[in-house]
Amino acid sequence: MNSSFNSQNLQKYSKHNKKRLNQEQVRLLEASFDSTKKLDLEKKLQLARELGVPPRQISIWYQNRRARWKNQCMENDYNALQVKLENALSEKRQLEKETEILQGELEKANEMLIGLKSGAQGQIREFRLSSSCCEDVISYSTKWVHNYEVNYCNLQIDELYPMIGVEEGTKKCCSTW
Amino acid sequence: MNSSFNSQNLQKYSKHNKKRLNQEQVRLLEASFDSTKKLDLEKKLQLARELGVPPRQISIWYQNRRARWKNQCMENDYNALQVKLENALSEKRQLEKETEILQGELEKANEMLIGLKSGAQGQIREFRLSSSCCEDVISYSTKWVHNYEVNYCNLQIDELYPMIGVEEGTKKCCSTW
DNA sequence: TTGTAATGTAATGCG
DNA sequence: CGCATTACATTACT
Repeated sequence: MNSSFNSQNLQKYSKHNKKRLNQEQVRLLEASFDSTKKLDLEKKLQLARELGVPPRQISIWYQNRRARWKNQCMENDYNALQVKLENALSEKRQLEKETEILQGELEKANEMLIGLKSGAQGQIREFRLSSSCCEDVISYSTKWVHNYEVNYCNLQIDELYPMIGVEEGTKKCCSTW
Repeated sequence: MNSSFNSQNLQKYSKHNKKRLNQEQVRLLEASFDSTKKLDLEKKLQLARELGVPPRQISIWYQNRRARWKNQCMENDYNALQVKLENALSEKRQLEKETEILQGELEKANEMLIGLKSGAQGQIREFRLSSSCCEDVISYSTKWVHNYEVNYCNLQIDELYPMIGVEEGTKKCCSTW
């Protein structure tokens, strides 16, 4: 883009007035600023000599540059905060899903216990609850139900058949029972 | 409202300062800015007359004031974001606690079910799940005992009846049990 | 072309 | 010096 090096950097940005630093001067100042944000007297005089501008202007440039730098940091902080919030919200949603599932499972467990208590003891073959999001429960139930990988949320009724002793070949609710 | 020319404001800051608006001037400009962020020609000339400064300076002051305004908004956004993050993290912690409790309760329930299955089927009399954070589970269970309305995640509760040997008779479909 | 929002830069003054 | 402010200048938009 800027292939041509116009030696008129000086008047490039100055119609009538203005002591604007040209590109080369800015480049050197930026390089200096990268190494140290602080400007000691020695450096100031050296830069003034090299760039051909009064030391006073070097100081001013550094001060303004520091202010700009501070704003940039602020901006970065803001973005970092935004990412953090994003992550926190995402994790929160995940946890909400998790608790919902756990409550459902707990509810089901309670239902079963109450069902058992209210009179129908003795006929239980095998049934098991499994969790899709809580490892210890999963491993627990895996131990119990050998190779059945049951995801509660997607728990289809036919996946439960083997757990309660129904032989295969029977499908769908009410069809062949 | 422009009561008079207080010569006191002038020397409050700097003795020979041509730039820098005095307090009264700033006060009026701020008041004007409060009402409208935009400066139409009429207002500009009016303010210039009232404050005794060239219209050009009024324009510039407004431009810079708008820039400052924007930064202030940024600052507010940043703070709001910080509060949001704070809340999200707090809620996340709460949910973590909750899931931990629920996992514990679920495990307890599973142990009870295993215990029942593995032999001591006739002995259940009293069991309680110590629920400290989800009373609705208990109430749901109770609800299940009296009416058979509860379902969860595709699994109809009456589909569970045969699993635990409940023979209440007719429920929804499957009236041939 | 004029105006101005937006952005950047130079400079000033005060604490 | 740090900080806020003043004063332009440039660019893009409309």
